[in-house]
Amino acid sequence: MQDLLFDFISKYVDLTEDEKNAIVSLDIFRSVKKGTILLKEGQKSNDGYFVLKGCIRTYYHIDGEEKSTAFYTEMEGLTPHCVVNKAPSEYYISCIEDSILTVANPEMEAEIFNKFPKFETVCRILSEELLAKQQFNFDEFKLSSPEQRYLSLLQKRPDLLQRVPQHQLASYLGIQPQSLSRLRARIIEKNKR
Amino acid sequence: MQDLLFDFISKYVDLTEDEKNAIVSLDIFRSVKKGTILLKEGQKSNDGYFVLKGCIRTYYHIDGEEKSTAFYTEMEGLTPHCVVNKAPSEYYISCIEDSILTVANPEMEAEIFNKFPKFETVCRILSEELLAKQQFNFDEFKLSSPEQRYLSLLQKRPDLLQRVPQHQLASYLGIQPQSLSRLRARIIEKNKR
DNA sequence: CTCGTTTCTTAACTTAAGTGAACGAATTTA
DNA sequence: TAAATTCGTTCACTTAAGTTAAGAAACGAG
Repeated sequence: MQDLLFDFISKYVDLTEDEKNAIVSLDIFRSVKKGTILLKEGQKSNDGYFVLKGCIRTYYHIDGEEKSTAFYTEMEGLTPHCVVNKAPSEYYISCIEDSILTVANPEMEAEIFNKFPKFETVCRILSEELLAKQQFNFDEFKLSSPEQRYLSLLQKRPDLLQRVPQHQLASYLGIQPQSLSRLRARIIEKNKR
Repeated sequence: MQDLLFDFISKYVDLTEDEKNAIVSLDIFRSVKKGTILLKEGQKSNDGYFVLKGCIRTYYHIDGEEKSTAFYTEMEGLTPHCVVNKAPSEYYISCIEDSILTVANPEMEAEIFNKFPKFETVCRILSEELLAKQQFNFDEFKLSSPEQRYLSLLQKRPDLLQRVPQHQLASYLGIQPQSLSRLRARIIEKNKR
């Protein structure tokens, strides 16, 4: 199970047995059941998550409705906003499927960075890469219509359409569930003609 | 001028004279005129930018139109997508005002990280912070209407409304210039009643 | 200062998303 | 397994954004 993590890291740096053991000894691996809420609105936390298996989502409670904004699947990580700004969380994080995660806080990271500086390099490169990709995704979102965003999701993350309930995907696409339903019907209609 | 950078870095770590000199000797400070294009679509580049003074923007050429998606002002930095994915750039970067920037590539960074590891720590923390904030901004964007996004921009970055032509702000808000104009008229009308 | 271009606004019309409600299907839970 | 809840679709209606076009205002180059 932890090999999933080591395989992923090995794309960036080679790990010695010592280093692997240091990570294992941090006891960061967690198995969580579908539906588990990892973080609640208003709560303070220092934990960041990395998904080894399964899927977690972030969502907001607005006017009594859940609005999902992001989904994290295999080999994707999330540092909640509240960890960075040291304020109560604006959103919830929950598990969509039974999942295996790593959970770590900045203190644990500091400890391991101290012992093995190359981990810090990996983390720096990873977050710089993610930041550039995230900016590019944001650009694409701004430049396209709901229909284009749906079609692009269909291309890029077809798995999400299977794993995630449609009404949660709607807010992820920036629209209402009814609009997503209508938009899908429109696309099917177009393809028939 | 370079004190702008050192003041900014000093929020994260203290710098010795040695370290400051090492940065200065990299010769990364650039003064650029308004209108200068720093990166073109299709071009490959390894340069990242950090704005000490002025404003730069990223934009796409779509159907012969410029679509602006991001603006970077004082103490904001940008690593273009093409630096990360080693592919030709999908977008342009240009200067909106006469600006003072730092321009650096990964090799230069590696050099300084090697000499002074604490720079790598600063960069890691900065990009992790930015990533979490960026994700939060993206969430807000998805959850709000064009009108709400405009009002929120008015609150959070009122300077942009002064510095940036309105038709460039439109695509930044994910809408057409005419819609932004209409939307503003609507808001003024509401406030009158 | 003037001419030409760019930028902003307005208007009329089209298209699509938001909203509220209803209904059947699917899923959960008691 | 039955009842209850959640989920997805559809419909009618409202509201706002996209589109096309035209004209006024601001700006910039020569």
